[in-house]
Amino acid sequence: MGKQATEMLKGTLEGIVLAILAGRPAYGYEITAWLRDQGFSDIAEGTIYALLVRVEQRGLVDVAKVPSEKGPPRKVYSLNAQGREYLEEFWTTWSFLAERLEQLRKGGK
Amino acid sequence: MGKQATEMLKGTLEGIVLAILAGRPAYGYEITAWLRDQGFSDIAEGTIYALLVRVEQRGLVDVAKVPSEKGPPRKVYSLNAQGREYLEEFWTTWSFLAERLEQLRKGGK
DNA sequence: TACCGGTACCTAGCAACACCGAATACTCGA
DNA sequence: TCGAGTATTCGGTGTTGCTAGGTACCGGTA
Repeated sequence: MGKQATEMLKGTLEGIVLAILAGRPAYGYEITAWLRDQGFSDIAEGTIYALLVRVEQRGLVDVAKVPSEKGPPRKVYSLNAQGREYLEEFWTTWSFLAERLEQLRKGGK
Repeated sequence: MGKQATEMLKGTLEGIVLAILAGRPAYGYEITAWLRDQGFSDIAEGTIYALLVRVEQRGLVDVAKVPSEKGPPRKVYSLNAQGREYLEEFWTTWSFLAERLEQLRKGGK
């Protein structure tokens, strides 16, 4: 991916992570790995951890410390009610944006 | 719109403006008005002007100063070859992102 | 004339976010 | 013992959009 992606991810990455957590609880390392797997090849690890701290401080997720067999304990995040609400808003905003862009794309060709 | 939108616009707004310019040349004030019309209710004027300066400095657009009947002269921007190329990349990046998000949205429900 | 609103552009300072690079710490196999 | 994989944290940087002003030109109105 490129430099465009970096800027485009701003604000979107948060929604992506929350959407993942909406499906199932997960921890940072796992999320990073999954994202890389999905083609987000150069998402920095530090970015995900910082993001998780942020959403935790905003009270969108609950955290549980779970011991790991192969390394330091994991911090498993799960989306709570407030987070679900926030995610709904995210989808609304995203839809709005996606619609305008799709329109522009058609019109511009 | 909300604070989510502000962050989500980062990186995307540039593509939006370039996509507009791909359709027809335009000047800042006009673009701002059009965006407001399209529902981007709280995009600040200064934001657009700053963005236009940036894309000009990167050589993605050409500029022509055109006198106006009702105010200071307009700076009319038009997308050049390099800008068109850049816009193509933007659409590629956007498509990638939009696909992942659409998938997440389905899966998460 | 004086003033206001619409047109049109510009700028300095701020906050948020993703990235980079490095550090810490735990476990296991060579 | 040492490296590799697992797992998290942190300080500093660059880019971006927003805030909140300012400049300037024009027409109409009081």
